[in-house]
Amino acid sequence: MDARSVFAVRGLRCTRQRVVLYEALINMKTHPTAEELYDKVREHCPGLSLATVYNTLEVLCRAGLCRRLPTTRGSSRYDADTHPHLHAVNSETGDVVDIPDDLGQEVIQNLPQDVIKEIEARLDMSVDRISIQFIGREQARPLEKVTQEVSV
Amino acid sequence: MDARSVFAVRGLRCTRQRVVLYEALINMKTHPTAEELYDKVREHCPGLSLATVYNTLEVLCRAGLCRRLPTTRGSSRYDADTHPHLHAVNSETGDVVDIPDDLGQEVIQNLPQDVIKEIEARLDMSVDRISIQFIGREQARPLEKVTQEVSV
DNA sequence: ATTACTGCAAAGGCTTTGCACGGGT
DNA sequence: ACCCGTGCAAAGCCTTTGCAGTAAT
Repeated sequence: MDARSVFAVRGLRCTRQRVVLYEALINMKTHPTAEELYDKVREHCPGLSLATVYNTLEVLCRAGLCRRLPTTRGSSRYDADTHPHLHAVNSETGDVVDIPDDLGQEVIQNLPQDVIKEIEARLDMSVDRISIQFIGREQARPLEKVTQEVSV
Repeated sequence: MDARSVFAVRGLRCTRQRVVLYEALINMKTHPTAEELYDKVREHCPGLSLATVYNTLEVLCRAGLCRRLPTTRGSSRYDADTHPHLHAVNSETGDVVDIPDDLGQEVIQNLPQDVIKEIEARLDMSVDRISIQFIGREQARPLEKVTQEVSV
């Protein structure tokens, strides 16, 4: 399904800028900031404005075609892959990449559904989404020595 | 252990502002933004500056006494509870509260360690921390109808 | 006495907005 | 032809920083 059709389904106008931005975002393995995406796309779309990048990302998010990722500092990052998957965050650089899907699914399937229901009941909330990030650094330490802390 | 001792252990100077801010942060069940904390504490500490709130939060984070929570928009939020626990995020308001500890521990203990090791191996990273948020809204829908999506 | 912290105000990132023009339907 | 999207520049949040005075060790 090409960008034009995707936009049509959501009732979005199909402009050159939107197509280029959306396709670039889908094809990037990292989840770029608005500025990184801007730099990536500039060559294919001279005259493009950073404001348009922000506006477009906002439109895509509201249409459900992309997601703004939570970060602790600096610019927001964006991900046009809306299927359930997990992220690895490099705590030194802030870079975000996907967890390979087979592994991510295993983690997801091990979540205890009964506990989640109990969380909904006790907090009187409905859980729409569970967000999971693996936070760490490049270069593995010897695996035996890894101590993990689960939090936030 | 009082704030003075906690600071002493980390080699932090014990100032009136730091004590008041740290104690207020520990005692808040929500995880406030710098400005929310500022408002909360102003009465107990007239003349306090918002810049000091930011500076203090930064110092506490670097000393491992508090954590800046990732948000998708607006101000950062801070949590002085550093023991491993999970958060519920209200997607409408941005408010963040803790998941009851017994439930959080169950979720944490169900994480498949072998899969995590495999993630480290394949991404050539060391996982320091796994961050999990339950994202949803107030007011439970009937539990039978809940469909969940795991992601980000 | 020394050094670090605070408050203020100004500067700095990141993002949004107002408006006139041009492109999409 | 109509209306929305774009580009530009300005404004706006949120956060950090420079500096002079003050407090903590």
